[in-house]
Amino acid sequence: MADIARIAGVSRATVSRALNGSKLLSPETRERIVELARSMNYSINVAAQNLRLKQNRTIAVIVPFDPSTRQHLSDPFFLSLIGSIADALTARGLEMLLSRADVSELETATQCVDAGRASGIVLIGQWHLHDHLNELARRAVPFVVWGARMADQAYATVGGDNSRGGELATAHLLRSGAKRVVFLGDTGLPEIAERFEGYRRAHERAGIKPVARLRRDTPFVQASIIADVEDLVNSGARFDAIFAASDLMAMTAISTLRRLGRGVPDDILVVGYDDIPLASFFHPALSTVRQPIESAGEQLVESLLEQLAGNAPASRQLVTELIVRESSVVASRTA
Amino acid sequence: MADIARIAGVSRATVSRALNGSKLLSPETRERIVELARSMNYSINVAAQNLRLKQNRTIAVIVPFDPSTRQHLSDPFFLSLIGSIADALTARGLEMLLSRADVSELETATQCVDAGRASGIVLIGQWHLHDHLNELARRAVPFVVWGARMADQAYATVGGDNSRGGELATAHLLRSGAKRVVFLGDTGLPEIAERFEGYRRAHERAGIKPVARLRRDTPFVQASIIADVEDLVNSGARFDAIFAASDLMAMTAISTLRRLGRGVPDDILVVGYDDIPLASFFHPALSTVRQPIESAGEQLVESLLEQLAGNAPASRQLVTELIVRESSVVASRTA
DNA sequence: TTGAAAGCGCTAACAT
DNA sequence: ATGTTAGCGCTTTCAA
Repeated sequence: MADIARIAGVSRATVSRALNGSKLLSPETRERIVELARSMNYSINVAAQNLRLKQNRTIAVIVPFDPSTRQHLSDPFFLSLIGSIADALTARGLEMLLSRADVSELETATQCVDAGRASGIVLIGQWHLHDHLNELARRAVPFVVWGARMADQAYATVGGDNSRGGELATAHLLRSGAKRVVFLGDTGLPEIAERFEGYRRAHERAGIKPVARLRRDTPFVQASIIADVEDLVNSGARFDAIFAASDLMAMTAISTLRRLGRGVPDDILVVGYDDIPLASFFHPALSTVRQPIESAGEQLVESLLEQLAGNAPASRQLVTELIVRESSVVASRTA
Repeated sequence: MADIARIAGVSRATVSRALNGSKLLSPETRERIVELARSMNYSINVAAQNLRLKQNRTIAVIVPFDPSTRQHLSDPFFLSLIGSIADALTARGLEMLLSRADVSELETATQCVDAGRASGIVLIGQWHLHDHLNELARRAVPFVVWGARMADQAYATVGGDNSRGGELATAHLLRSGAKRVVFLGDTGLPEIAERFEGYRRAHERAGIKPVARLRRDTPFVQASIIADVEDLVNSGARFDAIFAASDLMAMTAISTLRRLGRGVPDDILVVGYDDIPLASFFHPALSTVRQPIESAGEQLVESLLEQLAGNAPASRQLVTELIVRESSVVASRTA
């Protein structure tokens, strides 16, 4: 900038004003300086500008990972969610700082904000962090989390109505004639726990007692899903349907069942969760509980911006609907 | 930091030294200051630090989008690639700035670097930008692109051997008895063009003349894929195999074929490209050309870091292998 | 071992 | 309409 000022024969202040479109300059000077800057391929140093302005147009998006599984970022739903947030942020001219963090050292995450790297945080998934998160909220760090709404939460969440989703899926299965529905998913996670609560409620309303051993606390790891389904089949457990906590789980389960000689939906009905883009192209087309991925990004960002504008953290719940396709329909259309 | 200095009864310089682990302090003073800083929940302001140090630990990852289709970030392969890059960056203690940019205004992308936001760029996909990219390279902006190696490129690319991949897939199809292989993919993109070149070469080597009208310049848009496959079937075009430029395309095609009464692999053989995680769980399990997604992120980052260290841009090619599963094998194991 | 002072690139009072 | 000056939060000579 100093260079530009020198070459243009003006002060740095004038250059700054020109570049920021101030009204206090003669249009021709401004024009001339802007032109010069462009020709020199100059752009304002954002770090310095932010330092001076104490502002910041970047949002940190943090994907926690469990140090024990240490699995890579791979679930298509979370990946799509990131894409959706990126779109929402880009649309608003905000930048996105993406990082992964060990859940056990969530404190590090906060640093983004404390260190002035970002002005707010979007946390993908609340995992087992509920208490930590409440504490974080007390420290007035602006953040939203994708997850389940909890009774005593001091922070904002955006997510579907998991308990309703679980109930819709299970009720549909029960209505289709299933009597023994497997639940696949780690109920240690709040979202999944709520889906299980829906599962339980659907049984209650249908007057059917759920079979305890058909509840599997399967983590989001391919190998575990396969192992659990194999165990279910090989142990001779009787079941006629599966409600899986994610589409990826459902697809893995279907594929495993098929390998073991069980057909879906002919022998076993299956419903997944999320409605990832591939769900409708799967065979059989996957019945699932839809989480509106595009609006998810929008809502997360909106909720965060509200907080940044000084409002109290407000949670948002997204519409949750059952999408019935082939995997849960008995007289399957496809041969 | 001034606060800490005051409370600790030392100068800001001392605090700075303590926090950076300088050897010039007595261990106990350092200890005391570090402790105090922690208790105050203080972290160094990175913007200021970077400004002063003229350094920068962040890398911009840019996903170009075509303003005409304006489609959201959704292809599982690209999404996984982003995940992979995020992992590689995190492992090296680097930060990732993710953004989308209109291909027509790639200049804006450069700003990340010019403005000191990031010290290098990873570009996901080279699209139609080859010439722009060469020019960019001449301006000595450190960047790598995920894509095809071109004859006259002045910049670094990381990618598979697309031409070999195309040949492997096509040769496999031809060897399996296919005579009329559809090519699905937009050859306007360098990567796809190379895959098509492999398709051509495989035919040549097999002494089979490819059927011109079976080449479809299908863009990466769900609706177009479906439309093209429908057209293929309805127009009465004869074909017995499809080589699709991505797994998503292949899956969409298979699903569409099935809807129209054509079975895969019984009536039509299909091979995809990428080997996304879901490919093996698809039904029929998808034969495909594997792009090693985990090492992709690693290599992109390594290549960029090399440039940042002052070396000339060097491209890297990843191993490309054919994975034969069920969708291209005639006597399918599954009923 | 510590402090004083200068300066990274920018903006905004304040002065002219 | 433009320039002068101070200062954002940090690091680092240089001096003590």
